[in-house]
Amino acid sequence: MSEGPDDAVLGDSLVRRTRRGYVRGATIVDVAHEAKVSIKTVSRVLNREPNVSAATRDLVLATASRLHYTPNFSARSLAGARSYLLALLYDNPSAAYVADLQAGALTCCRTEGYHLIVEPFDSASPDLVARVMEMTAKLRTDGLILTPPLSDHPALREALDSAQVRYVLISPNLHASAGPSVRMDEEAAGREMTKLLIGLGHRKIGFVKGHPDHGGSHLRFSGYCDAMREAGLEVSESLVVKGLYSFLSGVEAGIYLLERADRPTAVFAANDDMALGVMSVANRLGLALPRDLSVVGFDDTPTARVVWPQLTTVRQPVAEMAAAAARLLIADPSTETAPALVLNFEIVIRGSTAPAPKMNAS
Amino acid sequence: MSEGPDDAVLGDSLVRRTRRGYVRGATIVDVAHEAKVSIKTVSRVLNREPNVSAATRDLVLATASRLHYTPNFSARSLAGARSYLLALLYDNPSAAYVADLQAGALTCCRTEGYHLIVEPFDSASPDLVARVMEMTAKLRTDGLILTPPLSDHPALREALDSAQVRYVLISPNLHASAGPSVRMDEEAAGREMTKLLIGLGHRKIGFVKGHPDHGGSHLRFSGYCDAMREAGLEVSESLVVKGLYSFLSGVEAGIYLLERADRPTAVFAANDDMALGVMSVANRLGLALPRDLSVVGFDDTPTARVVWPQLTTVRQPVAEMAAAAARLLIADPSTETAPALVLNFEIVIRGSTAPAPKMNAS
DNA sequence: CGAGGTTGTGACAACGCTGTCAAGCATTGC
DNA sequence: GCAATGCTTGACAGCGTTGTCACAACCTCG
Repeated sequence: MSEGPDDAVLGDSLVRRTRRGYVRGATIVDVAHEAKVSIKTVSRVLNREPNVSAATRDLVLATASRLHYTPNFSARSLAGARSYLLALLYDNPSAAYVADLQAGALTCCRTEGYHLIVEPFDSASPDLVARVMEMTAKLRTDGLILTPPLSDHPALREALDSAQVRYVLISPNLHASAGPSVRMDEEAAGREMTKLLIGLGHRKIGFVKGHPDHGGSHLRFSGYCDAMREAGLEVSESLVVKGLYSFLSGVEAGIYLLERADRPTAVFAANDDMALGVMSVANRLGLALPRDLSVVGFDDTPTARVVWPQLTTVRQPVAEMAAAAARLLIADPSTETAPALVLNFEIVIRGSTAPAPKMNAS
Repeated sequence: MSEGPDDAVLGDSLVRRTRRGYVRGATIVDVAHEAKVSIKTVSRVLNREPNVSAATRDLVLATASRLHYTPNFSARSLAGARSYLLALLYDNPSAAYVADLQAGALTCCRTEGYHLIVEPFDSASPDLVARVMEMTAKLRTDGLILTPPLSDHPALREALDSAQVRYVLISPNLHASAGPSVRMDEEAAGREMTKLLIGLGHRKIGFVKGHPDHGGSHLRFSGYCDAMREAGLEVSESLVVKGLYSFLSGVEAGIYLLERADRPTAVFAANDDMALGVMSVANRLGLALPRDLSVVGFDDTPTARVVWPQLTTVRQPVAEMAAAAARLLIADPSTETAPALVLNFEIVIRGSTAPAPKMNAS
């Protein structure tokens, strides 16, 4: 009845008999057979290779869509050079940050027919490099997206380079190191935010530093220092306090900065979580925000919109950064350039900032 | 010099010549050759198949680890029945929720040698089913983890069933529908939380309902009603207000509930975001929390710890649920049972709850 | 009008692994 | 002692695709 010994069309969909039982879904062989061309020609059409006549292409395309053909991913990556797989490596500094990166990378993967594997790694683990290399050997991913703090791991980069594994670094700290990366100008953002506060009349502006090992910490602080100096304001010891990017460290910083008479009229925290810590201390001390104290953060985490008053902060184009990284990895590797993209930040002004209170000379 | 025509050992690592140039990494052929056994035996050892002598197993294992052999993922899934790939499908109701699920699924994948693909889908899209089916055909995943609201999509489940694609539902709404699922007893949680408030002396307890289409909404409310009824308290119209699980809808609900003289002394919001909305209204109205008003939420989002006072809420074992789902998918499919697991919730008492204020009879 | 491209197409051999089947060998039962 | 059984192993044929190469048909140009 049917042509091949093992083929039969049931209703709308092709069902083939294999040694492992019935399997739904057409293969490239079915399409080639139906369209009366070779498998290779079907492959050419699907991969947009040149040198296929328009008529053949249309025929193949029509046949493929009629059979609901979907190329098998494993076969493709086994036979070919590409795996259509990108991996996002992270070490969970912040779930929201990773989620944003992931979403951004996915938008790009979607349009390009790629898929995204997510892989958490412990950046402190001694066998980090071995584990990552094992993963790439196993999965043959077309590229890795390294997020902070993984983007600042020299040994890892070295291993990747020597194994010729493609990767893009998100917001690496080390300027000197070349290599493909996507970042934001954190220093400029720190400067602009500080200028905003100065513009509101603030003179005593506290700063809560971020985790010394994490991305952007130094740059954000350095931007703050620049702006202060430029405005002729002193960056005194009593205004700058260390933090660890955590809410709790923000609370401690807040206590240090605010529990005294000559407290600053504004506090710039190097991330939102710490800014919220400062705000909670202010609340406890009975300070009215933003009248008695302005607080600003950095990152625009979801939480920034969910407190009262809502937090003025810097929005990093996180998703865009990941999308750009994915695009770089998917793009033709023949372009030998290893670009270092710099995307624009955005200052989001909300309710936590107000003009400085009038000199209540203490 | 070397044995095979195309093999050579360079330093510590095997380098093979293929038609596409030099490729790092040993294959199963190399291991078999080195150990002087057949490929199939190596395969057997690596897949823990029975009927391999201890001596042979040890030899193969030693050889494999000496050569740093890592089985190729694509070849495995192409040749065999398993793909070592799980997919997490979501429609982003909340980034933190998805991140938790992802982390939980990953802990399980790690130990089992599986990898996780993340795939966002628009649950409202008319071709959702087609897209998901295409994805499974392409990737041949060993199983899907469906998260709300995707876990309540009858057409999708039907298509998956008929294509014999394995899946586990996370927190499905519909009780009636059988099928493998992992959930939490949301009704009991709603009841317990309400009882907690009643135990603190509250009598007028407001409730902010969740999005009518999303998971748990009805169950949480129903638990609240149960507890109220049980305590002989009336669930009056003026105490219950609709919400959409968003911060903004919480603000609106807060305005409705609190801007009047006979306001409740406690508010139970069906999720944390709305609880925070209510809190922000309370702040604006000059109510002191928790003295004048107790507020409780549901979900224990990161934000719950980051506001002042910190929010009393219900912790869902989100990560554990995803880990359990992954375990079900990875487990031997021969077990025909389609279990519906129910995990325990936890009530997290923080600063936003206090005994009811003394009758300020208005 | 013939040499030398260019374009369109197909045959065939990988890719690295697992499933099937059969064979070799040791062990057991009668 | 010999068939029946179980354990261990290997040969071989795929899995569904892409890369290489070959070849025919069609141009282009002197």
